[in-house]
Amino acid sequence: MNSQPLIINSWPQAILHIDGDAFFASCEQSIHPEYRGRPLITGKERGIAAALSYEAKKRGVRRGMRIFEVKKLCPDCIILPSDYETYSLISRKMFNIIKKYSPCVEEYSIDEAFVDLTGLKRPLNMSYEKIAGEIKRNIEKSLDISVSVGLSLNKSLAKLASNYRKPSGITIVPGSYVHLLLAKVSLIDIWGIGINTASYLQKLGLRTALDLAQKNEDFVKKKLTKPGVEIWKELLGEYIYHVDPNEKDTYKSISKVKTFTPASSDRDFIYAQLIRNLENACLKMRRYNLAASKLFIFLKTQSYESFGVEIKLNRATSYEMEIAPNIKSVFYKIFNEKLSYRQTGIVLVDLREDNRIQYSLFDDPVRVEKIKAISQSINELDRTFGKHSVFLGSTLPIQKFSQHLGSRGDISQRKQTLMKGENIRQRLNLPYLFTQI
DNA sequence: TCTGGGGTCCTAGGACCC
DNA sequence: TCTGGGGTCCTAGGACCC
Repeated sequence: MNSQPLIINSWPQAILHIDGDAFFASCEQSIHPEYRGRPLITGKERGIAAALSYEAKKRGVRRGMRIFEVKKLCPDCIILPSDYETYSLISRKMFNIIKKYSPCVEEYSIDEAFVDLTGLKRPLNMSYEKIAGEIKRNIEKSLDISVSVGLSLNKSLAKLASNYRKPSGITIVPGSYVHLLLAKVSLIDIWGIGINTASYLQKLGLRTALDLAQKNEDFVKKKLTKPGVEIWKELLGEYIYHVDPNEKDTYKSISKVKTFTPASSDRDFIYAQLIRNLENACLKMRRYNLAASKLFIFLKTQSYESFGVEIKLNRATSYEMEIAPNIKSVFYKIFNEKLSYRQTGIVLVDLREDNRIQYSLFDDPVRVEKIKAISQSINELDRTFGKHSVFLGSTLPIQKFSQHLGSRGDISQRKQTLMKGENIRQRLNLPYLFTQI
C-alpha cells in the first residue's frame, strides 16, 4: 500500500488579478448614487463613448460610438465628460486596500492590480481563496464599485480567471483546473496575443488557449517569437512574468496627441495645437526629471493619413523654448494648406535623466541658462494659478479659435485658462510670454 | 464612415568594424 | 581591391496592452 498521502500543492505561486468592472462608469455611479442601475457613458468631451456602464452595454451601446448615435439608440443614457481626477482618486483607494493584505502589489493600470499572495496563508490565517474573496469584498464595500478577481498560478492565468466571470466574479483556478479554463478561452483572449498572432495561429489549426498549451516546445519556438514562448509557458503554469511592486518613476517615451473637431486647414491653428502638445509633453518630462534628445511630430488628416518627421536635437533638453524652433522649420515642410487636419501629436524619445546634460559646441550656455530660469518661473506660476497660466505665444491661435466657436465643453476650459492668464498678467504686470517660436 | 490617448517590447536589417 | 566570417549598435516598424 502506498503510504504517501495524496497532497498536491496546487499553489507554488498564488497570483491574484483584480480588475475593475466598467471602471470609469462604476466610479461615476459610485459618487452619484442616482445614476446606479442606469445606462451611462463617459467621453462626452470627445464626442464618443469612451467607457460604458453595463446597463449601457445591454442597450447596445458600444465603445467608440459617437454621442449622437448613443442618444438615438438609448435616449435615457447619462452622458458625462471623463473625470480622470476622480477615477484616479478611487483607484488610489483601491490600491491602498489591496496593500493592506500583501506588500507585493503591482499597479498595472488605473483599474487593474496584480497581487502576489504567495506565502501569506499563515500570516493572514486564511486560505488563498479566502484572501482573494476578502480583498474583493472590502473593495466593493468601501468604494461602492464592483471588481472581478482571478486567482491562479501566474499573471497570465490570473488574468484569464478574472476575465472569466464578469462583473463582480471570483474565479479560482488551481493547477489541477487550469486545463478546464484554457479549453474555454479563445486565442484572442490570451493576454499578449493580439489579432495578428491569433489569426496566424488559427491558420495553423489552433482554436483555444488549450490548443496552444498542448503544443510542444519545438512547435512554439518555431512558430512564435520570444513573447509567444513566454505566454505558452505561463499557460502551462510556469511563473515567468513577475509581479512588480515598484512604482513607475520614469519613461522611455512621452507623447501627447490631440484630436480636434472640426478638422482645420488653418496653419497657425495647427501649429498652435502642435506646440500645445509640446508644452504638455515638456511639463511631464520635467516632472520626471527627464530630457529628450529626439522627437517625432505628426499631423493626421481627416482621412487619417499621417505625416510625420523625426527631429534630432543637438542636446537633450526638457524645455519647449529650446525645442520649438526646431519644430517650426520642419512643420512648414510637412504642412499642406490644401489638406484638412484633425489631429497633431508629438512623441519625445531617447529620454535620459536631466542631471548632467552636456552642452555641445553649438549651444550658447548663457541662453540655455536663461531658458532654464524662465521655465522654472513658469512652473511656479502653473503651480499657483493652474496649468498653462503662461504659455508660448505661438499657441495663442488656440484661444482665438475657441472664442469664435462658442460654448462647447473643451472650449469653456480654454476660456478659463485664458482668463487665468489675464488675471496673472494684471496681478504681476506681465506681458504674455511671447516668443518668436 | 471612421475608435482616443498613452505606453512597452521585440525583431529584422542596415551600417560599421575587424 | 575582393571575398567571407563574425560581432555590435542603431533604427524602423510591427504587435500588443489598457
